Amino acid sequence: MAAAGSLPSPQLLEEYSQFFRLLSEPARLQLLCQLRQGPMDVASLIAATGFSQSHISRQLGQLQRAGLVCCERDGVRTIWRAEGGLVDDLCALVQTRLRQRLQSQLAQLQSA
Amino acid sequence: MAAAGSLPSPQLLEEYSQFFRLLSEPARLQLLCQLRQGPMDVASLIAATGFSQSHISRQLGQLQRAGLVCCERDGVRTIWRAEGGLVDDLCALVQTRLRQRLQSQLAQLQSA
DNA sequence: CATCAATATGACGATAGCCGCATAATGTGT
DNA sequence: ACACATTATGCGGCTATCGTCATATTGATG
Repeated sequence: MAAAGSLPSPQLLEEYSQFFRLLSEPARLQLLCQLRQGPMDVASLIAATGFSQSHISRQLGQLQRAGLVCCERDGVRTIWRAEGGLVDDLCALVQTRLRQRLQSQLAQLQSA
Repeated sequence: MAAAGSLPSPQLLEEYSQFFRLLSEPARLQLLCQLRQGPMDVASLIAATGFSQSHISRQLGQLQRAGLVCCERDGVRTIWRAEGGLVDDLCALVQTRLRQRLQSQLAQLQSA
């Protein structure tokens, strides 16, 4: 017996997809991880990632609309901060999975 | 003190992204959820989703390469099955997040 | 109010991925 | 071995998104 939950509605499916799509772009994920290290202003993000200012601004905008990131003003600068540990949790789960797969592939090779 | 983990390497970042990209397509997510209900052959998936055979075949191929899905042959048909509960866990986390956001937005409206 | 730094946004070329059609490849049962 | 059902894949149109340049907007400060 493997069947458990019911099928998500099309709307929910779409929301899931949109959320995962946010994380499917290395640039955005990198910005998120960078901000998980601590709040930073845009200049620091440019220095840390090498992305253009406009690119960073767009990506932060998307992350902000999704509530993954928020900002506060500090004088003339905008300080960005990652919100919540959701992404860490997701990445941790995925990392565990990646590790398991590599280990099983390794076992395959060794037994063959 | 918010900083905790270290920055993922570019390679790991890329792997995360690729994994999330798999889930960023409603069609793939739908196929996965459909298979979470129980193993099915391709004809059933066509009937359940309305996608073309070639499309389903491609998507299942991608999911299989990622280890999210596996297949076994039953005579002339191929029975596909979702592997592991990782995706359920990820979706559960995301759903919790979506709910929290909607609730806080609701609270905003009520207090205003 | 004027100026200037910081950030957001419009426009656009380039690229990647979806999706179906037609067809090839594969494996099964007689 | 042949005919057939099932699945995989080359091809092409389409759309969405990325990433950059140039420009607009915003907000702080003299």
